[in-house]
Amino acid sequence: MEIPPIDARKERILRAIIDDYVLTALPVGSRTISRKYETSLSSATIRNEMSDLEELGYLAQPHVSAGRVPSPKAYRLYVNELLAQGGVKQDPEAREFFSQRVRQMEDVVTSAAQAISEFTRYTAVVMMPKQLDLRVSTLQLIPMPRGAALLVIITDTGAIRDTVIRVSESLDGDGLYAISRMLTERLAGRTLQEVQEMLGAYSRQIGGDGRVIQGIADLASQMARQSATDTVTVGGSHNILNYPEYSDVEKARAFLSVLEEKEKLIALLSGSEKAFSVRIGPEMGLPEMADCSVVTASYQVGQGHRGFVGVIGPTRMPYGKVLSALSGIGGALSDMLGE
Amino acid sequence: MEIPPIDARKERILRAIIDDYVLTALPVGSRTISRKYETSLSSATIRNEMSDLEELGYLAQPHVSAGRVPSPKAYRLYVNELLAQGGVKQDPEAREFFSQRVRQMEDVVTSAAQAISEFTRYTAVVMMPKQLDLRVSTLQLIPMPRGAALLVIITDTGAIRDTVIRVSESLDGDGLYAISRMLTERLAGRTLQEVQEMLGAYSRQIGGDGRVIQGIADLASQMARQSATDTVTVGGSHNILNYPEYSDVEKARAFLSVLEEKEKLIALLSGSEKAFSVRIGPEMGLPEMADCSVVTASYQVGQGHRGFVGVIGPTRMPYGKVLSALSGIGGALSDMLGE
DNA sequence: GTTAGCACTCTCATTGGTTGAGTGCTAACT
DNA sequence: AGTTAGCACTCAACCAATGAGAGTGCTAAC
Repeated sequence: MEIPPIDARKERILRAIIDDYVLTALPVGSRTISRKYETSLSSATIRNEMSDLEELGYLAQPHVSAGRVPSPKAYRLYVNELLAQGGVKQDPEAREFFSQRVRQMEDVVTSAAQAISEFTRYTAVVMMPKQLDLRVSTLQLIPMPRGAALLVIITDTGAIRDTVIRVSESLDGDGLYAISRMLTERLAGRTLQEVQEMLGAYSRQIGGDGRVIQGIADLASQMARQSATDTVTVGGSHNILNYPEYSDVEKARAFLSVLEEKEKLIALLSGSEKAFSVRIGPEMGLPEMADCSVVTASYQVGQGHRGFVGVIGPTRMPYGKVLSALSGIGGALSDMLGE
Repeated sequence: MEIPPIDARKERILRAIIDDYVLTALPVGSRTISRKYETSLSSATIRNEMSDLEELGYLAQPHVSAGRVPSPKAYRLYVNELLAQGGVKQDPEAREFFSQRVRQMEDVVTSAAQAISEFTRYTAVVMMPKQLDLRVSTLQLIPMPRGAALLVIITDTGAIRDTVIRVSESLDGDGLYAISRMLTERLAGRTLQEVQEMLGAYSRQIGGDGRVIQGIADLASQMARQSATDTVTVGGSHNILNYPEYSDVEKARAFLSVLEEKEKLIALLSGSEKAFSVRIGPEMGLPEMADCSVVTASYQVGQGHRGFVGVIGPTRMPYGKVLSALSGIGGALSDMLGE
């Protein structure tokens, strides 16, 4: 009647159970293991081992005459091994898949979220860390009908923002172009903060039209604000419907509404210091996420700043595959955005 | 035993049934009408009228002891009256709601889709018509690390595209800036097609680095291709889960997968010549959309070109409200994008 | 033309019985 | 001691039967 220790065979059986459960989402019975995985052992033996594994907290039974289901503790063991032995290797297929569909630098993040979700068939989350001290690269005014103009600011990191402002009706395309040139010449290389500060001084020289200055100041401050906070993008949120654990619409809705709360998402993603992180159900603390897992990989953007790509899905997840897919796409992102 | 004609009272009752059904999604019984809507009539009388309405094809019974459910024909009648009497008025609240959340001209369409879906709580679809003969307004090269540069093209309509290209390592920021200025000077005002044609001639003058020219040509051709096709954006697709008719996950998934087929969506949206259009379930021909309705309003972009904003939801829909919301947002869009 | 009354129908929820999967335990086997 | 066959036991899932409730259609009276 001693507490039975966990040995190699138990571990093999546990892994088999996890593998099967990940595949089918159905409780796994002793017969199944005996037939598909450990063919040299009888179901009775497996039953004994399973009983031990349950006592150790690695397995659970939905009810007495059902098979076993891996517990969070089991996944944790499995994942730890995965992370320990040899680490995570990049999935070149995932990387390629992603690289091929980035058409636009301006929305790499969106593309990444979409690529991850398409590739893994899970819900993807991509976090872009805040960037202070963005520097202006170009400033452009484009004529629009009826005394309006499109103001575009591009930073040295390739971030692009635009807005419509009102300008004097007497300004034609050439006039706007001249102003654009002058502004770009003077403001290029400055940080957004500096731009805001400097604008006051210029307002007289440009020709009395304070609205242009005001518009630039507004857009610059909007950009500064936006870039000073971590942002997060979700892709393929409805992939969750592919999984039987969310065949209940209420559950699916609850899941989706968590995705709307960006702050929570950022907290979930950015918790870890490591390159890879797997948080399994209850480990997250949030009761509404108790039967989800979050897998993340970090990527490098600029010196020291790290962003995260991740996947949210049911606890039952092929962690190995997901990790290497994320690693591949994270690697590609680092190359595109990193210093 | 004559075919009973449809009179004013029948119509009132029909409307009451529709109203109640839109609210509750439950078959409406004669008692309900007698108590909540036509308090001066007994349920028996209502029953007689309902029987007539059923014979006329305006009502249907899920089964013999259930209440009645409006048929597509009933909605059609209702909607036709709605459209005839006084037309659709813009909902200023919807308009305001939308206007306040357009921050970026570059993605008005996305903002519109999001605003519509948030405001109406249905799935929103926004179609942007193709635009031929886009003219280049600015062309900009921004230095990036390791012999790369970000190429940005902005058109006179405010469309912005960017891509990363490789450039000679010897080109620094100033060099790129000079090239940008030269290119903009020569190419501004040209159509994308012209730009592609002209590029060959310049390649020698710029300094032998064919990759820049090639990059611009590629991006221009990509833009031309993109802008020459109608594009469609979906917003709030998971709003569909709010409605009991999609409490079955399979149905919800089928619905969502229709939204992925952009060509079908475009066909659905752009069918009508009128300012407003309501297509009810079977009227669309697509069997997978048999119990959906599509409501659209058109908006003006440039001279003659029309785009569409729309909502897709269950046939049971408050058409009046949806129409005026779309009208409001469509109006705002026309003002922003129209000539 | 309207209404009360009543028989009728059909869904939905509940109950009880049956089936099948899967376990735990014991006793025999290696 | 570890492994296995065998068997009793448990419980979810399925099915049929039953009863309640909602709503109708029809008839006869107002």
